[in-house]
Amino acid sequence: MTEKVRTRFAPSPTGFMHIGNLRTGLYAYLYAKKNGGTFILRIEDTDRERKVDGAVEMVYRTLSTAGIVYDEGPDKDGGYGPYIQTERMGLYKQYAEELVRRGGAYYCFCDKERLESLKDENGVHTYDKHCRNLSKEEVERRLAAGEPYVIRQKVPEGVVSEYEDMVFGKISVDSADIEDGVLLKSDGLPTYNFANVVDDHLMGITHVIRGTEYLSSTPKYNLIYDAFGWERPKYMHLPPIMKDATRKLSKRFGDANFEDFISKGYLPEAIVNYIALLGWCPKDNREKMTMQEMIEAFDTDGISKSSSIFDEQKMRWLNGEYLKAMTPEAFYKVAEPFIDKAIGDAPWDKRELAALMQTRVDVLSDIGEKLAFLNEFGEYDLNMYVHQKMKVDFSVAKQAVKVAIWALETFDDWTDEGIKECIRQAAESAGMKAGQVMFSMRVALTGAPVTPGGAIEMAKVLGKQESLRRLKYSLSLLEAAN
RNA sequence: GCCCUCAUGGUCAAGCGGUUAAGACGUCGCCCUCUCACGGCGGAAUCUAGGGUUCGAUUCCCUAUGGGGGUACCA
Repeated sequence: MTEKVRTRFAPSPTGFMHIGNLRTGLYAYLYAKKNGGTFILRIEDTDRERKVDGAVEMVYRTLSTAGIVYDEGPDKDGGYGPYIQTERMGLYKQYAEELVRRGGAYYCFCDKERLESLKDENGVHTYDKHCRNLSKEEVERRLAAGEPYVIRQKVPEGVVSEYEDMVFGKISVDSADIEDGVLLKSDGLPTYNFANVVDDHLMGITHVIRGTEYLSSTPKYNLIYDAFGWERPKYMHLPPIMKDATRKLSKRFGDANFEDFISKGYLPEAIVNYIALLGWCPKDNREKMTMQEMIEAFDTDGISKSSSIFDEQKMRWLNGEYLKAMTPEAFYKVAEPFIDKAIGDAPWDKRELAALMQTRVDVLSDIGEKLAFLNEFGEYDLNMYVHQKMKVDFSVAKQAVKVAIWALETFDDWTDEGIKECIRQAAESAGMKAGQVMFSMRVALTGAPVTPGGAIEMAKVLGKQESLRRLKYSLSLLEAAN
């Protein structure tokens, strides 16, 4: 009965896509899918000044790795194309002219200077409707004379334009507060205000989902739909994502862009999951959700009206949850490039390292520093051997390292259990606590106060030979200290 | 200036006239423990202000304050 939902995402290809833009696309996608509708990608590339090479490809890549798949777009014709705005340039003029005929717009011949003179003391200028009531004859005469012109919206007077926003509720604006804005520029091209309305109508968009920057200009757009006799779409405006309390995420500052997070080692699913939660809360308050689960749970009710601040810390946490939930094989696969980067050509067992890393990193790029002990072993501060609770001091440490060396040289079961057992036995026969030996051994093996694992695990990754080498070196340091 | 809009802990947020005001991140403490991490347990921390309406306001209305957006031949 109800018409099929069609939503669109209309990014302008001006560089990387930041989290805020992506979230708008995500919501449009979720809403369409939730309602069994169609999600459309339209590229709004009319701003030649800001256009960036390769940015269109970036949009494709971002959406694809984010798992947001469009049903119609530049490379997926659904019969409503073209889907790239610059390719639609020819069709706006006729619509503008039709609007003039329908009484919803008019020709304006005012030049820049005149417009400039209309500015008030705040530098804000409102058009004085100078050409609004030009006679038909005069318009035709000046058109025929080739005078430059624009086509302006003829905003009805004395009306209140209102609509029901899906998240903000009733929005109403007095027509006195709406300017007779330019629809078609003197170069014959449309302004965004006009192109957007024509495109959405021609593409059969039923639900316009976009940022709040359009919340208060939507009544103006609705007046255009009305003048054409077109059906108005439903609107869902989304509050912005902020960098802090007063600043929006900004593209030029390189804030929070998707691509960066991916290369830092965030999982696309985690990023998407996190941003879905920025401004939306499912009924059951779940946090970790797959795309499918989000589609099912998505509802307009849960969308918040206030802006939210992007919190990378929480995204890190969520990413960590995803990482921990992976199978060891899956984790190894995503971690491998980062491990490679950390260890270079060194012969360490990457699977063992991955196993150590899985519960210890929230973001893959943390792997580098966690693995630093492998390549950076040299002189270190001996004070790290002193441990109150373990009752370890220099002499105990020295003794412990000797025991460890003896144990590793004597026993030969090179498995976690085997190493542990031999240390335990060696400690016992030396009259020491196993913990004291292991603590000291761990330090002696790594020269680091904090390591991604205990003595056993460290010995295991380093291998018997390297372990002994390091233990002996550490012993020499300890002996030299006294 | 004018117009639209928002306001719960540090952050994300639940709440939709009566609640000890959920939960999560972060933070702090404890437990586990050879450091770290994981895991477990616990703590601290929030309704912007002032007026109404009401028996009763975080919740409804108004105003103020603060934030965001718009006010372009940008999008």
